[in-house]
This record gives sequence, C-alpha cells and structure tokens, in this order.
Amino acid sequence: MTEDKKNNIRVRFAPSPTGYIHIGNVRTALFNWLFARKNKGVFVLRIEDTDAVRSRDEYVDAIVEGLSRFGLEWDEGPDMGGSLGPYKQSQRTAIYEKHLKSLQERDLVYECFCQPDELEEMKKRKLEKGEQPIYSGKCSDLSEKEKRALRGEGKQPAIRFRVKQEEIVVKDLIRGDVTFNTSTIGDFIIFKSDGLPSFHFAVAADDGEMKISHVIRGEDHLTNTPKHIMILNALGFVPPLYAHLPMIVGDDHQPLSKRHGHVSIKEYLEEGYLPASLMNYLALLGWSSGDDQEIFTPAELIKKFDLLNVNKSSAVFDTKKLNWMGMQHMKNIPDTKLAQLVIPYLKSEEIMDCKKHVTEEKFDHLKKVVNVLRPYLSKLKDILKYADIFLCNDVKYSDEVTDLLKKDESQKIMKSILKYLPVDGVNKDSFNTVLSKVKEETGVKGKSLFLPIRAAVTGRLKGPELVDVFPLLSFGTLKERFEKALKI
RNA sequence: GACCCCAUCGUCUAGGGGACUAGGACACAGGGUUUUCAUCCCUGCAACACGGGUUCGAUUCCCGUUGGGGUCGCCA
Repeated sequence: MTEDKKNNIRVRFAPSPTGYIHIGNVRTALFNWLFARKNKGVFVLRIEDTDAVRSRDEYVDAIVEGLSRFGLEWDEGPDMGGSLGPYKQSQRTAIYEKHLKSLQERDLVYECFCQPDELEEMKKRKLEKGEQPIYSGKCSDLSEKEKRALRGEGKQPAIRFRVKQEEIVVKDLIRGDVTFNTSTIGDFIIFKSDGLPSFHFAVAADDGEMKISHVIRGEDHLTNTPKHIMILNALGFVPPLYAHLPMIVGDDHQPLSKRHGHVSIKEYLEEGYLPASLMNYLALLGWSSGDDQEIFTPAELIKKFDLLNVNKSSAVFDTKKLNWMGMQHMKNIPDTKLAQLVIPYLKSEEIMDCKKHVTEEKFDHLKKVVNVLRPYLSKLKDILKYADIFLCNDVKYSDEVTDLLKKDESQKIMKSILKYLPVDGVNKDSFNTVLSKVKEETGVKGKSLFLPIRAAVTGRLKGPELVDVFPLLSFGTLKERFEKALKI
C-alpha cells in the first residue's frame, strides 16, 4: 500500500442543486480541496438532491461547470463515478432504505402522522409558553391500529428519529470540543412523507457510507452536527472529524445575498476574474498562512494550507481587495495567454469583429496592447475600458474632452504635434523628442501639455501612460485623431 | 425565547503571558515617478468591545456583560 492511501483521508463537498453555486459554498469547496490535496487524500463531490421539488439537473451541470472553471477537480463524483457511489443522493435510495429498516427493527425511529399545519400550531403554542419549540413526541407511541386508522384517512407518515437524552461532543478541528445536550433537540424527521430521506439522514448515512474522514463545512451546520452524530452512531459508523468554517458575510455583516452584488461564482468568472486570483482571495477569507505573504499560486496554497490556521470569526467579503488581488495575478500571466483570454470580451463588445479570424498580425498587436493595459486590469472585462484606443479606428469624446480640446491652447498643441510626428511611427525615444519639440514651440509644459494630447488620442482624461500608448498607434491613426481634434 | 459559535485598525489578518511604543495587506490621505492615474514607490492615518479575576506581568488564560452570527423546517 502506498503512503498516499494509508492515511485514508476523504473529504467531500456536498452542494444541493437548487441554484447557481454561491461564493460562500465555493470557499467551502476550496477548503475541502486544499485539505485533500495537501494531505494526499480524496476529494468527493456529492450532490444532495433530496429536495424533489427544488432540485434541478441543470443546476448539477452548473455546479460541475462552475467548480471546474474555478479550478477544482474532484476524485469521485457524479460525472466520473468512484467505488463508493453513486454520488447523487437521488440515486442512493436503496442504501437509505436499508439503513432505515435497520433502525426500524431496533425501534429507534417511529412514524409520525402530524401534518405541517398541526406542527406549526404546536410550535407556536410552545413558544408562547416559553418552552423549547421542539416536537412533542405525539406520535411516538402510536399503536398499529391507530396507524392504520391514520393511513385510512389518507395520511402518509414521515419517520422520526427517537432522540435519547445524552451529551454529544462535536470534535471540531477549528473550534475545539463543542458539547450539546440533546434535551434541546426534539425527535426529528429522517424520512419525509414523500419517501425521501431528509437532509440530516442522507448526510449522516452518506458520510458514513462514503468513509468520509473529515467534514469541512460552513459554521451554519455546527448545531446540526449532534443530529448527524446521533444517526451515524445509530447506524454503526464512527463519526468523522469536523471542521466548521467561519461564514462569509457582506459589508453590513449580514449573510451574503444579491444585495451585496455578485454572489454566484459564475458571475465572477464571467467578469473575467482569473480563477487563481479568486482562489487566492477566497483562501485568505478565513485562513492565513501565518506569515506576511498575500499572493499565492494554487500550488502554494496547497503547500501551506492547514486547518489549524483557519479563523473562527466570520469574514467580510471585500471586492476592493479582490480587485487588487486580481491585478497581482494579472502580472504573472504570459501575454500570449492573456491576449487569448481577452478576445471573447473584445468580440462581445464588437471591438473586434467576431466573424473574422484573428490574424497573426492582429494577434501580435493585441499582445502588445495587453502588455500596456495589464497593470490596470483586475479582471479580463476591464480590458474594455481602454481597448478601443488601440483597436478601433475612432475614439469617442466625452463632453469634458471636447471642452478641453476646444481651448486655444489645445488647438495650438495639436497643430504643433502634427508637424513633428514622424511618418514611420513613434517609439519611446522619439515620443519624448516630439514632445520636447512641441513643448519648445508652444511654450506649454507639464499637465497642460499632456492632457490635451491624451484627450485627442484616447478620448479620455486618464489612462495608461502616453509614452506607452503612442508606439502602438500608427502614424495614420495619430494623424487622424489630431486632425479630428482640430476640427472640433 | 432556548441552545451553540464568535469578538485585534473601516476590511482581511499576524499575535498563542513579557520579544508589542500591537506587525502585514486592502481601503483611505499626502507625496514621488520632470503629464492624468486604476499601475509602481514612499510616508501617514487607524485596532486589542467592556468589567472582573489568575499572575510579578495580560491582546494573549478564566468568568461575566455587551454586541454580532448560527440553529431550533416533511429546505439543504
């Protein structure tokens, strides 16, 4: 047996396919993946589709696609199989029923015929009396005759787990031992009246069946854990170790929602945040390496990751820092790659012709453009802020730009620069020579000199350095833009 | 309401009794890069929630208070 297999570390990410995958869930998936890769364990993707009404196959596809594009790969999952599958809970009913039968034989569970409205009423009453709003156990001792009668009324029972009085200790790797007294937990449903297992039952049965060694999930599951441990024990499994991750919240410290902007990984990917930068940012939300390093490649994250360095308190998602991090990762991407990545964005805005094939000549030009713009990109979509300067014939003027260009001094500068522009284009050196000549002739210098030139050439008052912009534009283009500025 | 978790600059965090006049990063402010700035460099601003203990000594340990969050679904 190899060293790799000896440790038997198996973790899982278990989303439910009821929507597009949320950034908080992606962080959970990431930590599971990092932990698995760091410890040479197995990363399982399990689909929790026991909600027959809300689960949709298209969301399963979206999860698989989102995770893949984000850069996580799993070792066992619905799309690739594995020895402990299937990996969709809707395909595991035989397994759950086997376990249910075993629980029934030992009278650890009972049928409950209470209807949702009755339950609601009972809960309300308990709350009013200041009691725990837990299930009363009304159906726990129904006779066969009573059950038959209830069935006769057309009622389908749910199955409840008999919770016995005990103390349950959750061994949490991040928070230490957390003790719960089950007296605050009522007999809970493990099989719904539609015949499908409840979340709590399916999770526990599957974590046991799939030999999960560490359950790494959001803190919102911490108080659910005693239920899972009770089931695991009843089913004869040794409970896994747990690690409950801090929550990611918005700037108002409320759970992340659409109000806070993008919440789906899909949206971030579509904006063109590089997966490596997203991964880097998310990893630092709740985890730190212990030193001052901020920028990590995925490989470095794997190398340094440790659950012991995960924080306990919730973290605010900060788009500004994400953007900064995005820029840092842009620095490391080769220009050929970056140029390729940016093309779809240029085409979608018709800055490049989407019908036409990108010629080698055009692609070389694009590589140069991308190198000039690179320091200003947090995400690929940012290329659209300046790309037209280099890739379109014409640039549009804002009102501010027009006003500036109308000034006598600006006009004077345009006339002067047209005289000195070399016909065969400009490089960095000749750019400075030309500017010196214009400065001498017009007597204008500094900001007053550069800003009108920037306005005429780029149509904007800010942007990349002109000394980098000029060499990428042909004499013809420059001439045209200055002449246009003169005619304004 | 009950139970559980959490608490260092605005934000992400380092810190695990003396090394702390509390470090880094983002953001912000000012300056520089003989033009703009969203790049880059420099400087600055800015925090241990509060109250009790324990200790020669607490940001670090314990208790309480306050505040925030989570759970208490035939959702997951």
